[in-house]
Amino acid sequence: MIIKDSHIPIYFQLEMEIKELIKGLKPGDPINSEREFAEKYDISRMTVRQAINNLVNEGVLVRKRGKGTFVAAPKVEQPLSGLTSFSEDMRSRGMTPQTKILNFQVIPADRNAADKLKIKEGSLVYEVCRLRLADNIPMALETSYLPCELIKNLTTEIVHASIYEYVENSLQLKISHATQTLESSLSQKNESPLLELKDGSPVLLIERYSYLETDTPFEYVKSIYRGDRYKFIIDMKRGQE
Amino acid sequence: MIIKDSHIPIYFQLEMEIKELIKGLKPGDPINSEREFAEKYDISRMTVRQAINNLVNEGVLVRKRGKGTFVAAPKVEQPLSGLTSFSEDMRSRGMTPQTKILNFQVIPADRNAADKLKIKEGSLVYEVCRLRLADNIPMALETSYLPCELIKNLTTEIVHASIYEYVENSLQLKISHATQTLESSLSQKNESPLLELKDGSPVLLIERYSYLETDTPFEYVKSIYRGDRYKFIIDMKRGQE
DNA sequence: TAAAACAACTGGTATAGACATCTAGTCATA
DNA sequence: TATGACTAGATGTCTATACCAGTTGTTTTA
Repeated sequence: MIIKDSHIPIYFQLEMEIKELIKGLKPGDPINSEREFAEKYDISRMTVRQAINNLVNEGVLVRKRGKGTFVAAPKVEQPLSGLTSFSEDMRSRGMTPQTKILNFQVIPADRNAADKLKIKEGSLVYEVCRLRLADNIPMALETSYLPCELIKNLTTEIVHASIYEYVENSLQLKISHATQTLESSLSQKNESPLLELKDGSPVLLIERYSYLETDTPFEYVKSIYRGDRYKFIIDMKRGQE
Repeated sequence: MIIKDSHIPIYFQLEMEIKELIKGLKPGDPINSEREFAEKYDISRMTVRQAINNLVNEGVLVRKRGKGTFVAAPKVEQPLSGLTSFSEDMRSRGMTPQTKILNFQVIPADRNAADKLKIKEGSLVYEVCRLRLADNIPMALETSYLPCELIKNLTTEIVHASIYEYVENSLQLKISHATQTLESSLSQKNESPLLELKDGSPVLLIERYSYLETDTPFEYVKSIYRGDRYKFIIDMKRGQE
C-alpha cells in the first residue's frame, strides 16, 4: 500500500513494494509495466520510473525496451579484479610461464562435470589437462571441462594459446563472470609426481566456474597448485558509501 | 553545444558536456546548478537532472541537497568482495559465528611485524589472538597486529565487536584497501589442538595487510583456516571495456 | 502464401510547472 | 550579543502530458 501524504517519498515506498513482489518471483520473470503500476497506485508514471530506475541501478531489475521490466539474475555482489589466466598471472609475478598439454580429448560428461556445466550427463565435453610451469618449475595441474556444443572447434593450438581469447574473439561470446573457490588439501598419488611433490604435501585446490552473459557456464576448471610455490594474491578495495 | 533535433538524446549530450567541464575542475568543485544548466541550454530541468543523475551513478558527481552538485573524488575502480569480517563471512554462509579471545596484549613489535606495518622495530603494537568458531566448531586461528600509535585505546570489548567499525567510526580513519595472500600449508604443533586437528593436516594460511587512505598499513593479520572445513570463495566479474 | 501495414503493447526521452526541504546568509528583535 | 525569522537559491519529489522507438502479434494487401 502506498501512502501519499507520508513523509516517505512515494518512489521509495514503491521500491519497497516492488522488492516484496519480487520475493515471489524468479529471475527473468516480468514485473508489471510502468503504466500498470502508475494506474494501480494512482501515481505518475515518472514516479514509477524513478522507483524502477533505482532498483535497476541496484541490480534488482533489468529493463528491456519494448518488452518490459524483469527480475534480474542474482547479482554478483562484488565485482573483482579476477579472470586473469595462469600465464598473465605468472608474468605479473615476473616469471616465465609454460604449458604442457597432458591430455586433450572429447569425452561424454560424467555426472560431476555435467552437473557443474549444467548440461545432460553424457553430452560431449572437451577435457583438457594441462601442466603449468613457471621458470621451468611445475606449478599447477589444471583440468578444464568445456561443453562441445558451446565451444566449437577447440584445437590444441587454441588450448596452447588462450581459451578465453578464443571464446571472446573468435566465437564472439561474452564472458561475464566466474566463481572461484580455494581450499587447502593434500596432494594425491596420481598428482604428486607430475608436480614433483611427495604424497601428502600441501596443495591449493582451486575450482573455477566461468559464465557467459547469459549465465550459461562454459568452463569448469579444477586446479591443483603446489603449496610450497604458489601464493594466491587478492587486492581488495573498500567500497565507497 | 547541445543539438536539439539530433538522434543523440539531450541528456546524453549534456553528460558529455559536463564531463568536459569537469576536466578543468578539481574534486569538490561545484558545477552549475540544475536551473542554470536548464536555462543555459534552454532545456528542461528534468532533463538536466537525468544527465546529472547518470553521472552521479557513475560516481563522477555528488549531489548535496541545498548546496549544489560537486565533482566527486576519484572513483574507486573495483569495489570488491573483500574486507568482510569473519563474522559477516560466516553469517553469509548461514552459520553462527563465535569468537574467543585467546590473547590480547601490547608488545614491542618484532622484526617481522614491524616490517609489515612499516613501523620501527620495538614500537608498541597490539597483538590480538582470536579463535574463530562457526556453529561451535573451531574454524580459524587469527593473530592480528595493530600499531598502538595509530589505533588508540583498543579494548577487548572492541576486539570482540568489530575492529574495522571502531577504526572507521570512532577513530574516523578511512580504510581504503587490503592485500590478502592465500596459501596451502600444514598445521603446526601449537595450532593443531586449538583447531582440533591432527598435526600435519591441511590448512589454509591467509595473510592480510590492511591500509588506510594514506597507504599507511594499520593491520597485519595472519589466519589459519581448517582445510577440511573452510573454502574461500571469490566472485569475479570480467572488466567492462 | 508471403510480404507489408497496422495496432497495441513495452520502455525511452523530454517538457513545464508545482511544491517540499535543506543550506547559508541577512536582518530585525529580544 | 545571541536568537529567531526571513529569504534566495540549491536539490528533492511529483504530476500530467506528449511523443519516440523497439517488440510482437494481427490484419490487410499484393
